Amino acid sequence: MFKIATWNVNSLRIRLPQVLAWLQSTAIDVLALQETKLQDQDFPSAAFQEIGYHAVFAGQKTYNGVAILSRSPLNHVISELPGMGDPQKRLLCASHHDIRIVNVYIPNGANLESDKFLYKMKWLSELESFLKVQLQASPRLILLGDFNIAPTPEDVHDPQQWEGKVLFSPAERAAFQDLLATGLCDTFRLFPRDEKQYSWWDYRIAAFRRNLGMRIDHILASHPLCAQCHHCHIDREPRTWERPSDHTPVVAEFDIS
DNA sequence: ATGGTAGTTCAACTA
Repeated sequence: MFKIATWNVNSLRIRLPQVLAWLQSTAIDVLALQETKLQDQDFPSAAFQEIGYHAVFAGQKTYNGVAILSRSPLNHVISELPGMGDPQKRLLCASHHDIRIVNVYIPNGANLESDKFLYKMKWLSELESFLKVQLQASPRLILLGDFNIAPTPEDVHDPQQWEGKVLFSPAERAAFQDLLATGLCDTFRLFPRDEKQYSWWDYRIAAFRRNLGMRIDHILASHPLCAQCHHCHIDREPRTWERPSDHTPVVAEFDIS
C-alpha cells in the first residue's frame, strides 16, 4: 500500500505542529506541501526527521514554497519549471522508487484581466510540456498539489456565481483537461462521491462553517497507477482545528507491492 | 457592489 497526500499549509512556520500531528495520526508515505513560505535555510528538516520523514524543499521569502516529505529517500529532484525562468518556487519534482512525484503550487491568477492570470496560463502551458517529458521517462507519475482550478461544476459550491471567475473560468478548466490529456486521471473522481466535497474554503465570509468551498487541490495519477488506485478522500478534520490553513489535505491510496 | 480573514512583514502585497 502506498499512501500519498497534498496539503497547502499557508505557512509551514505556523502550521508545523499541525503537519507533525497529522502525519503521526495517518500512515502517509509521501506528503506534498505548498505555500511553505520558508527560505531553505529555515526549513524544519530535523522536526520531520524525528518522526521518520525525509524532506526535499524549494522555498523563498514570504511567498510560495513547496516541499515533499517521504518515508523513503527521494531522488532526481527538479525545482525549476523549464521555460519559465521563474524566481517563484512553485514546482518540486522527485522520484520515490519508480514513482515520479510532481508537486505543484499553480498560480492563483488573481482575476481574468490581470497579468497574474496570463502568468497562470503560461505556467499551465509550460507544466503540460514538462509533464509530457516526465511521463515519457516515468510512466508511473503522480501530479498533485494546489491547482487553483476547480475542474467541474460539482467542484464549486455555487457554479453559477463562479462561472467565468478565476479558479473556474473556461480557460482554466480547459487547461486542466489538457493536463489530464497527457495521460492522467483525477483520482478523486475514480469513485462514487457525496456532493459538496471541497478542499479549500476562504478564510472570509465564514466559508468553512457554511461549506462555501471549492475542490482545487488534486491528486492526478498516470493511467498505470490509476489502475492501482483504490481510494481517495478529502480529510476535513485539519480544517476544523484551531488556527487552520484555508486548505485541508487530500489523500490517495494505491495498491503497490 | 463591497468587503469580510490570514500570513508575512511592518504598508502592502498575496491569496
